Amino acid sequence: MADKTSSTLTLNRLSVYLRCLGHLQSEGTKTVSSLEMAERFHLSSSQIRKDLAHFGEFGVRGVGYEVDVLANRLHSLLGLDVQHRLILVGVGNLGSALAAYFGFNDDSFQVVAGVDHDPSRIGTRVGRVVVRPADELPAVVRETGADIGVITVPAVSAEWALDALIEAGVRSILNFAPVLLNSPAEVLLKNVDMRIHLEEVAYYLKDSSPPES
Amino acid sequence: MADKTSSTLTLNRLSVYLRCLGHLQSEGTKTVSSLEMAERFHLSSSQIRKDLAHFGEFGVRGVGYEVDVLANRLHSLLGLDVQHRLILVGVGNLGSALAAYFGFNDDSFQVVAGVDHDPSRIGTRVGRVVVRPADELPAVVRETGADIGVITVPAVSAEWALDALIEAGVRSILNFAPVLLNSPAEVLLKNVDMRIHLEEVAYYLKDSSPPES
DNA sequence: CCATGTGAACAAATTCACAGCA
DNA sequence: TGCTGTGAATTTGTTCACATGG
Repeated sequence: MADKTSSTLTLNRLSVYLRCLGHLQSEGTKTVSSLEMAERFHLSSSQIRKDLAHFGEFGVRGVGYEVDVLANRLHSLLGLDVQHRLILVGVGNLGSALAAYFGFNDDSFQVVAGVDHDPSRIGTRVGRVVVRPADELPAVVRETGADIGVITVPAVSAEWALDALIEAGVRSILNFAPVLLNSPAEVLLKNVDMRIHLEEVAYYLKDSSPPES
Repeated sequence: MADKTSSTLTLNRLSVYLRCLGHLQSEGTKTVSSLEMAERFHLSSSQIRKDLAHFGEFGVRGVGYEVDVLANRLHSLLGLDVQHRLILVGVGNLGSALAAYFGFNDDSFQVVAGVDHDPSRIGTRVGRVVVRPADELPAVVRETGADIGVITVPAVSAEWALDALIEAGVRSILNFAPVLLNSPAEVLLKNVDMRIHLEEVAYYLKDSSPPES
């Protein structure tokens, strides 16, 4: 395995590359050069080469990269060979949307549980799992072996959700609730605030100064 | 106005600061130093100062920043004084969730329209607007004066949604569908792929190497 | 040949450290 | 005194340009 460390920026670009390769695969393209890929998807060819070379020599000089091989390599580099088990805390619109969103063709992420405070949602289905009461969260985590928690409750319940997940032993958490949460160092918490993207767009609308992508 | 240009990174942090200030306001805090803010919300004090100083001198030496004044200033800096009018293309779970998500207390962003291809959704409500058929998009944009388009359709319809919005004259677009879209230079398009955050977490789970936040 | 992989040049972002002012 | 605002130092990220090798 011997992985080099790498910045979040590079990592996120690997995800992008993986998606681009998916497109190419579905088109039947067998081989691609960094330049072709850059033009096709509006990326930087030298950056593609740097990013990839950082993890090993995947390409063939004078030819380019073999699409299938590279896709497989990135897949495992990103840790997608291991199946991850998600528990959704909050199964309202956002939770349901993300369940669908995350259930993409390859099976790296599986929603194995959903809990909610709202009694009217208990017993309904999200994806292929039955929603259970929020106060059973610890038991649900134990039973399902969930290893990633996804917080999709309203802002007011987010802190509760975080505490409950940590208490239940979940060490990787994605927070989609519109509050900035904080976790102890041993828990990996990523806050995703989608309002920030809107505000970014609003800023550039002020005096239509065009940024790079 | 005389705004300095600034990177997306800085801009996004301003959004974060604004949110932190909101917390402080609701706690009744009147004044805050960069150091207090950094400790309270796990940020970098020198970065706070740099970011803020970049847009003018908001602080008082020896004292810190006046919470209300700074919040107002950031609000207008981000272009949130102007009301923005959103049209949601796709009002499934994700669209409905974002409608709620974006309808935060301050009224900078208002959902003024929603359209969908699915006949069963026509006539239902999202937020306070009635959903209309997707093929009426151009008319809806004209009638409502929507200036920001939010794409929340399934991946297969995303390209259609983008084309329709551009054709209708919308020049700022946020794409939440899980496909990488591309726009002509005169249209501001931001792709938001939430799967990337999951993949980021998955990577760090591989050999539990803890990143900074 | 031609496209990768890479060191060196460049650019951007962050942190440091302190002068300057309430 | 204490905290801001800021140049200078440092770190991080990107682009360039070419030697290398299939």
